[in-house]
Amino acid sequence: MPRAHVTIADVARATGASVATVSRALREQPEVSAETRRRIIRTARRLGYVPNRAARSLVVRATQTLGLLIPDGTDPIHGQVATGFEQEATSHGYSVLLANGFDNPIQERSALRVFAMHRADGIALMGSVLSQREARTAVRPSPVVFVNGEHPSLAGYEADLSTGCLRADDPEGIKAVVQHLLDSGYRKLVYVGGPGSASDLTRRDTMVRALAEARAPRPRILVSRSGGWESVDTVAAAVAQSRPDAVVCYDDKLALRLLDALRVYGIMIPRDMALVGFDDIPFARLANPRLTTVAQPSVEMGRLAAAMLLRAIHTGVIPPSVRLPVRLVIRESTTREAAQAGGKPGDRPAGTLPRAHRNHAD
Amino acid sequence: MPRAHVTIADVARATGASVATVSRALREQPEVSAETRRRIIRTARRLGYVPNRAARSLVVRATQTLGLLIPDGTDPIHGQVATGFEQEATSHGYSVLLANGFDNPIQERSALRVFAMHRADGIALMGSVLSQREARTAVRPSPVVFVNGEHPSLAGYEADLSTGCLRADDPEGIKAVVQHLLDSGYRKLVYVGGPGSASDLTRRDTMVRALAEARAPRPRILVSRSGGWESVDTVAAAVAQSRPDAVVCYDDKLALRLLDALRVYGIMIPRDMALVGFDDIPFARLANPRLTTVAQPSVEMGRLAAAMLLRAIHTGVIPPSVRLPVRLVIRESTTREAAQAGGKPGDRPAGTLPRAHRNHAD
DNA sequence: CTGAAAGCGCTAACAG
DNA sequence: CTGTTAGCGCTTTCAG
Repeated sequence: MPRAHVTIADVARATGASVATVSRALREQPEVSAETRRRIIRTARRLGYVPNRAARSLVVRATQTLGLLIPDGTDPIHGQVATGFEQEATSHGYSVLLANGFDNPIQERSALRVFAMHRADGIALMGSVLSQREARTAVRPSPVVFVNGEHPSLAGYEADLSTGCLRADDPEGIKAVVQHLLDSGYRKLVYVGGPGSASDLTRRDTMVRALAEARAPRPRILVSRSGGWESVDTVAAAVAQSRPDAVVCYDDKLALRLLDALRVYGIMIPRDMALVGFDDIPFARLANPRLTTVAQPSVEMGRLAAAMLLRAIHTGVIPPSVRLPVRLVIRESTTREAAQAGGKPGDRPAGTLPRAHRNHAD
Repeated sequence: MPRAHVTIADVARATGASVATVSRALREQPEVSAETRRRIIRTARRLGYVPNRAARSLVVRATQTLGLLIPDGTDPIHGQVATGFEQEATSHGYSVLLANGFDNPIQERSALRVFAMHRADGIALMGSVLSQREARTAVRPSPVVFVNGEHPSLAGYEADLSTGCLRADDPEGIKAVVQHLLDSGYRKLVYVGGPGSASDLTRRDTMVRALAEARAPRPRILVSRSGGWESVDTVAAAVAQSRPDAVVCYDDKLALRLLDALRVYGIMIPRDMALVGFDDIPFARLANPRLTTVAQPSVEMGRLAAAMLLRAIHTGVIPPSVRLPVRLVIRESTTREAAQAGGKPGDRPAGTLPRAHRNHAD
C-alpha cells in the first residue's frame, strides 16, 4: 500500500490511459468504452484510489456538503432534527457539516463563516438567533433555510411569510392545548416560560390570547429563566402556593423538571393539577404520569429542511416557507381519571395494552 | 456585491499587491509589513473575501475537518458525545462532518468512504460495529479513534488494549451496581438485555460473574431485542410473574420503558422491586421514581475523542487507549425507604399513583 | 472514444 | 519585505 494518497494520475499511469479517461470512467460517463472503463475501475480499486473531493469541488464549484447549525446537540429535539437532516442529505449524496451555536450569536456567526469557507452548497439554521439578512449575507450565495428561527424579528410570527422558513405551527398547538384544558374543566391556568426566545413568547402570547377569546381568566405567567434547577424550584413553590388548575410549560423538558420539583410539595399530577409540555420528546410518554404535550415532527422537519435545501440547490430558487402542523397528544397528565386507573395507557399500540390489562385483571 | 466568490486574486488586484503577499497577509504571517497587511485585510473585508478551504486543503494536504460517526443522533447519549466532540473540534479550528450509522455496517462503510473522500484529518467512530482493521484501512492514513466500539471482537473486552480506543468502564459500573444491590438486601436479580451488542453482552456477563463471585444466586436473563414496545411488554410480563428483587437493564432507555410497562401490572418501583439503568441520560433523574444508574461522562467522552484525534494529527501517533471511569448514581429506584420516608425531595417516588398503589397493595 | 492542456483558488519555495 | 512560479488533484473544453 502506498503511503500517500493514490491520485487519478496514478491510476492513469497504471492503466496506460490518460487522466481524462480515468476521470470519465470513474464517474460512469458514457463516452468511455465499456472495456476501458472496467479496466480502469478495477485498477482504481486495486490501487485503493479514493477521489479527493476538495480537488473536485474546486473545479465543479460544488462541495456536495450541507451545513447544519443547531442550538445544542444535547437536546433531544435538536438531535432529532439533525438526524432527519443527515439522513435526507446522505441519501442524496451530500455530507453534513455540523455546528452547535448554543444560542450564542458569536458562535453562530463563526459557524456560518466556517460553512462559507467550506463552500457548503446549502445551509440550515435551526433555532438561530440571527436575522435572516445577516445569515444570508454571511454565506452568500448558498441558499439558507431557517428552522424555527428565534431571531426577535420573528417573535411577531407573521414576519416569516418570506421564503425558506420552516417552522412548527406553535400557535395552533397552544390553541389546541387551551381548548383541551378548558374542555376538561380547567380554568385557572399558568404558563411557565423558559428562555424568553421568540417561540417562548409566541406560545405565551398565543395562550393569553386564546384564553381571552374564550372569555376565560387570564393566565398567570411564571418564568424559569435559566432553565436551571433552582429556578424550577422557585416556580414550583409559586405553583404550590397558588394552586392553579393546570400548568402549561414552554417545553417538555421544563414540564418534566417541574413535575419532579412539584413532588416535593406533595403535589400530584393530575390529581391536584394538570400539566402540559411542548415538543413530545421521547421521554414525555414515559414520564409518570405520562405527559400531555404538543408533538412536533422533528425528524421530519430536519428531513424537510434538507430537502428544501437540495431543491434550492438544483432549481436556484429557495422554496417558499412552510408551517408544519403539530398534534396535541393527550396523556395522563391532563386526565383526572388516569390517577385512579393506575396507569391507564395514553397512546400505546392498540394490540399490546388491552392484553396486559386483561392479564392483570384476571 | 460580486455574484461569484471573491478570490485572493481579486484582493491582490484591488490592493496592487501580489497573490502571495495577500495570502501571507491574510494568514497573519510575520514577513509582511504591518502597513500592507492592514491594507490587504481591509480590502479583503470590503470585498467580502472568504477563503476557500478546498483550495487550501489541496495544497496543504489537511482539511481542518474531523469525521464523526455515531449510531443515531436521536439517542440522547450519542447527541451528548457528538456535542462534546464538536465543541472540542471547533475550539481548535476544526469542523466536523457528522454521519449516522444506525448500527448498520453498510451505512457505516459508506460514511467512512465519505470521510475518506473529504480527506478528514481524523475520524471518530462511536459504537461502530466495524472492526478496527476495516475502519482504519478505509480511511488510511487518517487516524481513527473508537468510542465504545461494538464490534464483536471487542466483546471479550480485553481485546482493545490496542491504541486509539476510548470507552467507559462498563464492568466497573456493573460491579458497583451488583455490590449496591446486594448490600441493599436484594438477592433475586434479573438482567434485561437490549441489542445484543458487545456492551450489552459485557454488562450481562460482568453481572453474572460478579454475582457468582459474591456467591449470590445466578441472575435471570431476559431480552428486549428490538427495543420496541411490544418486547418491553413481554419482559414486563415475565418480570411481573417472576417478581425478582431487582432488575438491571441494559440502559436507561430500556429501564424507563420497563418502568412504564410495569405500571400496567401494578408493580411499583422501588416498593415491589428495585430497578437500575445505565448511562444516566438526563431524564433518569427526572423519572418517577428517579432512576438509579451508572453515569458515563458522555460529553467529556466526545471531547476526549476529539482531543485524542487532534493529538494524533499533530504528533502522528495515535494515543493509547483510555478507559473512562463511571460512577454509580444511587437514586430512588433502588431505595426502599424512599417509598415510606417523608420530608426531603424524593420522598414520594410512586407519588402520582397513590390510589393505584392502594388498589393493588390492599 | 481518447488525450493534451488549461485552469479551479490557494500555498510554498525561490528569487529578487 | 514582496513577487513569480509551480503545482495540489481533478474536470472540462477542444482536438485528434
